[in-house]
Amino acid sequence: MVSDASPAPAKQPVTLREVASLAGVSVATASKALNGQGRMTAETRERIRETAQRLGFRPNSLAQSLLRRRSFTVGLLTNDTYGRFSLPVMSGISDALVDAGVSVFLCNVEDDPRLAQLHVEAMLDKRVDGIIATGKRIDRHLPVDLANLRIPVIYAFTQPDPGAIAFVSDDSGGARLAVEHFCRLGRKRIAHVTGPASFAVVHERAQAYRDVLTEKGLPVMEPLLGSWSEAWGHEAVKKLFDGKVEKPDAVFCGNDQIARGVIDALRERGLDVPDDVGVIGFDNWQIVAEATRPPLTSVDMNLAALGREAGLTLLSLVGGEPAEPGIRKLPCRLVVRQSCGRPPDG
Amino acid sequence: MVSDASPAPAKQPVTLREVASLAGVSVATASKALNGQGRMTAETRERIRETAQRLGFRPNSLAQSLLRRRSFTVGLLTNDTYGRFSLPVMSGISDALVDAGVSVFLCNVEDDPRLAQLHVEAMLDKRVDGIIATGKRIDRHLPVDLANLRIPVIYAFTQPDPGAIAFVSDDSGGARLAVEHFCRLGRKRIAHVTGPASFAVVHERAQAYRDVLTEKGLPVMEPLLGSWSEAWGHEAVKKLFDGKVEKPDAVFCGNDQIARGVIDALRERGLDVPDDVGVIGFDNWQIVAEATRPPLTSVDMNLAALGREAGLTLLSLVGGEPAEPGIRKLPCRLVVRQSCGRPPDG
DNA sequence: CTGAAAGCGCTTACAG
DNA sequence: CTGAAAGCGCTTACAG
Repeated sequence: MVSDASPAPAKQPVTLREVASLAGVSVATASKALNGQGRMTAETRERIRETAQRLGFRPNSLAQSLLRRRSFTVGLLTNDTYGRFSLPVMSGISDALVDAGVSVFLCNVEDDPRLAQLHVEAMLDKRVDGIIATGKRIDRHLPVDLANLRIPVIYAFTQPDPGAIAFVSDDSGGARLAVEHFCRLGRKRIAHVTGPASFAVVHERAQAYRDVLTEKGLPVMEPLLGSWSEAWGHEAVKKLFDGKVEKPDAVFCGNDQIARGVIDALRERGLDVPDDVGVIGFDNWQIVAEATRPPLTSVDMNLAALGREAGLTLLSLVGGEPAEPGIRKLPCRLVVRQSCGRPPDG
Repeated sequence: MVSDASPAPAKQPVTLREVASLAGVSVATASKALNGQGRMTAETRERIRETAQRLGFRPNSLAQSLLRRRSFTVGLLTNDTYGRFSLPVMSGISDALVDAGVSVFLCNVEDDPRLAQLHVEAMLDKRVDGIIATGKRIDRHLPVDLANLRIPVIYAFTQPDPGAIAFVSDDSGGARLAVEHFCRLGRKRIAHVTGPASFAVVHERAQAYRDVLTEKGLPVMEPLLGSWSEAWGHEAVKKLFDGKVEKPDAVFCGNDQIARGVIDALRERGLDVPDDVGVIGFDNWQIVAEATRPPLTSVDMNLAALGREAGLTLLSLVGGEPAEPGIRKLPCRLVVRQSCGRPPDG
């Protein structure tokens, strides 16, 4: 068989003009028929609809956006594409937006101001309806200025510009959740092992830890600051237990990796978790929390819900509704597994 | 000070018409001046450029795209937003595209055919120049049909349609890398502990494992299939070592979590890694590999590079260049840490 | 009830 | 060397 010499024609999408022409009406009428606007006989409208359907007509969004001054598109700026924090946030944002028929441009800006600026300009050129900025920690700014942009901007899990709207986790509340849970379980000597002093949340959570213990009249042990790693968890156990008379019966950890290190180290020195020592982590990083022996109780920052809120708020802003500026702290929740122990009477 | 009663006017972006009018030329001339087209006095061109610059003029991409029939936008379809496999792939894709001034729509389709169809239609309506499909495993299709789309489609780390272009990891080659490395180190009894039979890569890697051992004249132990978890790693160590006379001196694991479980279990029964038993993982999940004691040698699938290739290929397709259909297997690499041991003479 | 006209913001032949 | 015109694909007053 001889192959066709002419190249396959680049199938152009069918236009409203073709629909109108085949239905024997003007493009104006066709447009109105398909959009449910204007008045015409039900019969005409139906005929146009059928024609459009038959041709597989889909309106060109570019043309519509040009006219409507609304692109049903938003930009999502992040410096944490690889990270496990921005992921659930982004996922929540997407969910909220997809339901409204809004598409999202993903822009990974790393920590490069030039790249960030480029992305913002590209998004503006493409007439996004709004921008959401998200990051890997709530005490750092993205490397770009998003103030005075002429389109709405929402910050989610990243440090906002002054006067902007931001959604962040309530770390203080999250820490309270953990420490109060230990108190309820009857633990008396609760230690805190956490990350480096350069993180604002380290201080926020440590303060909440102190506050709860003070309120309950329990001894406050100085929080141990280190890195966010398993290795630091191991090391911290040495500091807490080696040659001490008063040993902790509970450890509240700043993240799940530290908690995992603590639990492994406790097991290696023959201490039972949770019977001898209860452990609670932070982040509820499922794959780690569930692989820990025993499975790890952990504070969950509800990041997907946070992203969802951010998305919905952006949509309402784009829709012209007003919103109070300010930072909104969304509550954490405690996911109880087996590492913290059961109530004394449970 | 009395606040201004009139609301801040929604700052409309400045248009070419305003630039032209201020520069005292027609929009046609202004357009040509800014695009380096047409011929005019250097002076006129410069004056127009300055005016545009001064007003902060940026052309409306929607209008340009409508005319050019090219939106400099592509769609990225994934069913693995949360996952650690598609992340590096997506990151590599983004990098390749951003350099070319192309923006990407992120579409998370989970495993929902309706949602996927919706996303594809939205992308088509928005006139994306092409689509990249990516997933969490290379033996599963996304829940949507991307054949005959009138725009180019590339598959990256997911099962492609027949006749399409796809980039996947060379799992067989990756497994060879690991097993051959053990052989070079003088290991004689190499076991293989991997995931469930429902994954194609499990069989592909197991076959490579058998092939290498057969080539080297070493004993082949039947691969142990289980789940992709640490717990399975623990269990597998029992099966390999409990009451056996001929114990392995090396274990090649199907992923890093299994490897971590294996290493922890070996330590707990007093066996030294790597002196008594060498261990190699798969995936090179950095945060796990580095926290393992000792740090884990692992096969890296080079997913970011894979994504980059996919992005570049899509761009060339969009640019009208031809490309051979087919599945392209990209090589893995072995990242050597401490769990596999040193050469006997090393 | 339906269509011609104007227009969204830009670009590209085509005149002059 | 510069501008008027036509057009990308659509929508929305405005006529008739």
